[in-house]
Amino acid sequence: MEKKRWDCTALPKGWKMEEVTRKSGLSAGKSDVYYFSPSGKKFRSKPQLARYLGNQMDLSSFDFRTGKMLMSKLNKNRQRLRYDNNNQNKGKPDLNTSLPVRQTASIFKQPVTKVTNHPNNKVKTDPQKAIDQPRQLFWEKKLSGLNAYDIAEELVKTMELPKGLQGVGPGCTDKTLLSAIASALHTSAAPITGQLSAAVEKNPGVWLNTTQPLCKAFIVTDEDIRKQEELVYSVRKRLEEALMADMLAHVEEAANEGDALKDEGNGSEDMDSV
DNA sequence: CAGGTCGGCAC
DNA sequence: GTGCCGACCTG
Repeated sequence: MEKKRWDCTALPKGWKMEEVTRKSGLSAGKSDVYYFSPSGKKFRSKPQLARYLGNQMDLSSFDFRTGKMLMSKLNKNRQRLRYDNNNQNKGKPDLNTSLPVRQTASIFKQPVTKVTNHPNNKVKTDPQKAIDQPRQLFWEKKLSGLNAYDIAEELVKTMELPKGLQGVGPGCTDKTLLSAIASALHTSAAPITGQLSAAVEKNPGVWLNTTQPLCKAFIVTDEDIRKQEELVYSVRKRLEEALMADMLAHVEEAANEGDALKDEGNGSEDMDSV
């Protein structure tokens, strides 16, 4: 019988997978899953796979058996957020939008309020802290491998960036570039110009402007704007339809218990930028 | 000897 | 139960 091998979309292009069912012995009926690298090397376990491409890819949410990235695994591995532990958000999707990077650095001095009986004690604020959040150089690289998934845990197709946008720095892929720009738009009110200094390309470690994403300076053309408007329009249309369908569904089950949030709207807020 | 297959330990 | 890998089997 001919063996079926199919593409594993969760892995880089060219990776294939295969499921073999055991035909005899005590474990007959059990199945083994194998992966094949683009070069044809066979992998028979997740650790083995991780050893091979662990450095270039995060497999913590990768389900070896199905070959897909599983949402349910994401939360288990990542440190649980406080509100999540409190059981207050039970059953609801994780809507936390904070970046998956360290938000504090305890070696830096932080404002402290001393509580005493004296009413004239003031809360000391440190305006410097808000603007000067310490960050690692190239911290955006931590965003690589993060993806959006729809309700069926299928990978949502990533957004396309205009051709004129180019990354800066070691190993900056299109995906990290997208994440970096999206983060920059969310975390700062300042205009995004990209890295204006040409020296950045020669030695990014020295010349990187840390207030800007890992992105070369760019020009936004009328064509870009028009395309983006079209995109926003079509996404809003889809959102409208989804919300309408959702509403109708709710009318039918009106008598039923509380409903989980649908995720249709997620990500759409990024559309009106760039 | 290489690669496919199943047993069985460890978690 | 089941993921993982040793080791057996077969060509």
